[in-house]
Amino acid sequence: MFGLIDCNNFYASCEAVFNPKLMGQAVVVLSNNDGCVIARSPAAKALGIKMGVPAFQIKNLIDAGRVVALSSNYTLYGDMSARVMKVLASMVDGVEIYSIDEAFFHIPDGVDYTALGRRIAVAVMRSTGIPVSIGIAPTKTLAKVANHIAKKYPGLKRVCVIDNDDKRVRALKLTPIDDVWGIGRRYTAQLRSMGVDGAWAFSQLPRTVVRRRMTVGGERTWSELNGVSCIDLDTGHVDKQQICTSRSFGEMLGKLEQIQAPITTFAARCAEKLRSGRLVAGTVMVFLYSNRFRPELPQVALHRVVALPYASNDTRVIVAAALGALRSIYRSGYQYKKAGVIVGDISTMARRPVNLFAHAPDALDDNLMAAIDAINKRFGKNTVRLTAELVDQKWQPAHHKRSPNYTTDIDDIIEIWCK
DNA sequence: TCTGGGGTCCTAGGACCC
DNA sequence: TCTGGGGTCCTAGGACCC
Repeated sequence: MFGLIDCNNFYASCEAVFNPKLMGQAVVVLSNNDGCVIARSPAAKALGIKMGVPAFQIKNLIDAGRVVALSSNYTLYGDMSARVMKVLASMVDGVEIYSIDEAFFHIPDGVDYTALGRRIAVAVMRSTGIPVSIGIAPTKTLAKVANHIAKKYPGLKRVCVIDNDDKRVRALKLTPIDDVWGIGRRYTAQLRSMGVDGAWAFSQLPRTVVRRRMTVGGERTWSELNGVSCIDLDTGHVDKQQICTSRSFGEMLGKLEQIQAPITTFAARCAEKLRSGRLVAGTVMVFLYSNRFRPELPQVALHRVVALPYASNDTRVIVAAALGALRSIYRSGYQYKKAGVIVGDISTMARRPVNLFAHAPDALDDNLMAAIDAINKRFGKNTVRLTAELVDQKWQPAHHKRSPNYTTDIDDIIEIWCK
């Protein structure tokens, strides 16, 4: 059997743990640049605030004090996630961390599934303060279904188990088609137009129809809903194929010199991410977009991939390639709002491909990068960085209401005063 | 005025190989 | 009139996930 643990309203719950005044309040957490809503407390959901709505559309509620809006604090959420996963791993085997707030795990057949689920939920709450829901079923897709139901029906006390066909059918009949894992916006629209509104109706379609319209992925989802497990637990970490760093700018930028600063920073971050995984990349891609939400302005989407002469994770090499690509695609006369750097063709440092015709990287270069990483680890990130990152900071996204890093920065630790 | 970031997988079509 | 078969690699586009 598969278990799926999912943290309830994860980012909003993290904030409430350290700021108990938020408990029971309508709280939303905003995306980078304080752009749109990416997490909502139960009270915020009750106000009808939808996932993904732009912050300016709920400005009235925020200004009236009916909703607390916070900037996202990924340092805090990442650390809280690690704590939740640690508790889980101490209680079950075969944990597959699926996202920052979700993990699949293995449950041996025959145990008391509901009791185990409850124990996990209680332990996580006690150790971290984060409320979780747990779904248990014979396939991953059904565990997802069970998890949704556990969240939706408070009577279940956060645990839903599908362990026979009767429960499976009942669960599918309670599940709208767009709540099914693997069926997104496009397929939902397609299926609805065929008169398929729920998971149950979908599971009753002929396999060949599903295969033809939704290819192998859809067919897998269909089989899993019918109780046939096709997606195994993936406990080994998958090797990354590309690494991306991108942001929307705090304001629109028109000049090449203004855009060089963020591209330098994005490229440097990609290089750091590569080094932290002991990886090297063979290609560097830069993309640059105008503001798609301002259709009255001229629109453009530019990108270019460059191949490096040899696979690298050297900040200077990645940055130089990215800036070269930027210069070659940049066009004046546009207002740009978003850009990013993606490194690809990734391999491990141990198996770094060699190029007979290019000057090979020097061990001294690796040492220099290692020294920079060590300094930044010890004295805080950005202690050492390229000056090119600093020339123009106008691109920096806004995050006006970021909470402190309660669990990772000694200066931010909570103080409690007793009278 | 104001609209996120970071990923994966699959397919079709074209270029090229023998 | 008649115009092969089998394969790889790459890219763009479309779908999905959190």
